[in-house]
Amino acid sequence: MSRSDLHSQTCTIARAVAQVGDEWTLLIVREMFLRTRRFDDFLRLTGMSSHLLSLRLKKLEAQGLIRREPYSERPLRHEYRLTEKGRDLWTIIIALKQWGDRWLGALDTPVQIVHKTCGQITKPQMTCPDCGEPIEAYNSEARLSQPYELERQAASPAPLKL
Amino acid sequence: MSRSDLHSQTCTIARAVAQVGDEWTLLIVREMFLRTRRFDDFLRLTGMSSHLLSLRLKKLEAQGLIRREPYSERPLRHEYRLTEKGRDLWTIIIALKQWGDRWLGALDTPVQIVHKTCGQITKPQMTCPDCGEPIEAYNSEARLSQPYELERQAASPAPLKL
DNA sequence: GTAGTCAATTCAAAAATTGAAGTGACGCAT
DNA sequence: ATGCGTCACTTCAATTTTTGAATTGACTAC
Repeated sequence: MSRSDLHSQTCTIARAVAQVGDEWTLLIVREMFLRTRRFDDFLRLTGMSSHLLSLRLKKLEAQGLIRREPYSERPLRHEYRLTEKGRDLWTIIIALKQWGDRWLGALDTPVQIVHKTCGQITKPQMTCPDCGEPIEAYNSEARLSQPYELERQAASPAPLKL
Repeated sequence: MSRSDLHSQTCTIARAVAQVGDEWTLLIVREMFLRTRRFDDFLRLTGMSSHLLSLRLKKLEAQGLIRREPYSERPLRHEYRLTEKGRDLWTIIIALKQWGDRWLGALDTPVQIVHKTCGQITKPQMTCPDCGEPIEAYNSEARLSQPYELERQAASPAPLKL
């Protein structure tokens, strides 16, 4: 199975991974949240090659995660902005940041998050909307839907028997 | 710049991406949270090639995200489990899941999360620990540290000037 | 008219991934 | 004790992706 087949999996995690689960795509999205919008700036600030950047921007646009908008006629030039679908990736980027800060971090984190609602510099955390308490690996458990469970059991046991 | 140079970036998001920001690594971690621990099961359930699985498991172990433990002497066999550092990736996987459910989902989500603290099937969300309110792209803002801001401004303006 | 900017595209070389086949240590049934 | 099966890999050639350098094209500024 190749990476591109992930798009057709039942699991929505796999499908999400197929859309944004690669190094440079994630870096591009990070830059979007840091207000980068132009080709050259993505190039400078991510360090990726222009060929790949071009490919990834096209892919992200095709997926509806970013939008290409002209910011100048004569010379016609475009900038890239997140769509709503793209902006919703925020949680993923922040989850990566929190993990990176905790496990790979230096003393001061290079990027801080300000909650405009309360004005505080904050470390967002996952909570359960039902009870308001934090939720993490230790106090949660995954439950598979019946169809997905069956699909997993049926997954080909290596060299398929005839 | 190659993907492996991401490890040396200042940004903790980039560093996190360098560790877990690729398709198959993310899928392996998903499986870990679904209680998969054996080589063959990862193979079956992710659809990746055994060569790459072997490579990725070694990398994850070297990074301290997983631990290899014998579950049988004679024949000596091992299983893979998340370390604390690895278990802390939970938020990232859940962020991917929520996004996938929302934007790529079918009618019923294949994986549900139960909050053991309150017993509810829940959709975890990011909140601000200071005020308890939800936090997302729309009500937050990123602030860069001085050193990181300077580093970014200095980032080579394409063909470097002499 | 020469240089510079921005947003790419082209192309060959290098690196990563796939997919099929093989290996080795063992357990089990005949 | 021979052959079959399981599990956890490894090997290797073919394919696909990515890199990195160079080039293009539409302009603007000097």
